[in-house]
Amino acid sequence: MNDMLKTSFSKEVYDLFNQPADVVAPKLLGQHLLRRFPDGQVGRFLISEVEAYVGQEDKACHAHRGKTPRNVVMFGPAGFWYVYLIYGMYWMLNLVTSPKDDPHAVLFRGLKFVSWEQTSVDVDRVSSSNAGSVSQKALKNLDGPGKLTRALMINKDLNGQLASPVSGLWLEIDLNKPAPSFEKLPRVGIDYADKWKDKLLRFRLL
DNA sequence: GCAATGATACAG
DNA sequence: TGTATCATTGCT
Repeated sequence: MNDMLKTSFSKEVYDLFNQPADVVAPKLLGQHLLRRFPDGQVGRFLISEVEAYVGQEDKACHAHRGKTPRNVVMFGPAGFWYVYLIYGMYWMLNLVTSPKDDPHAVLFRGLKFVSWEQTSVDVDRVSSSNAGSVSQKALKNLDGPGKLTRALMINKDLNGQLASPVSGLWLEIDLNKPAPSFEKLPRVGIDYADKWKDKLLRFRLL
């Protein structure tokens, strides 16, 4: 673990991220994703659905055909965001997992809004202005990988950034939280992936 | 069922 | 340099 990563994650969380994506993905369910919006407000979101992309042998994984300018961050160390544009319109958010040169990632497919973080600086403004410039309505519709990135204002600027508060998008992992019940399903939109399309690498809270 | 919309990967 | 494809969404 290099110095930057050391200061960004606890050993326990970094050890989690260093595992294969199919191990990490279900453990992210029920945990929290936090987003600092341009107006400074911080939203808290519960992770409700994810998919695992498990390295170069996985035909559905972007890293399947080797390193390219788009997927290079997946070949780096765990704990970074992999963000890319799909269908010319939608940004997909992934967390890179597993060690360097083993390109795994977890795709975020669904979130639920939990709350606004109340800081001493903005508590007056939040209580008086209905949570600033971020649309409350937009934050109710987070069921879909393209919808959640739109609502959280996630785009290519986050690609390759560290999943820590310095990037404005980070995870809050409580390893003592009891494991929630979830179902395993096939991944979506990868019909081209032969036998890999049927593998149960999508995980959704029940 | 299918159009939108543009970056990407790969063929030639 | 051309073009088929795409880890999606929303409208008909």
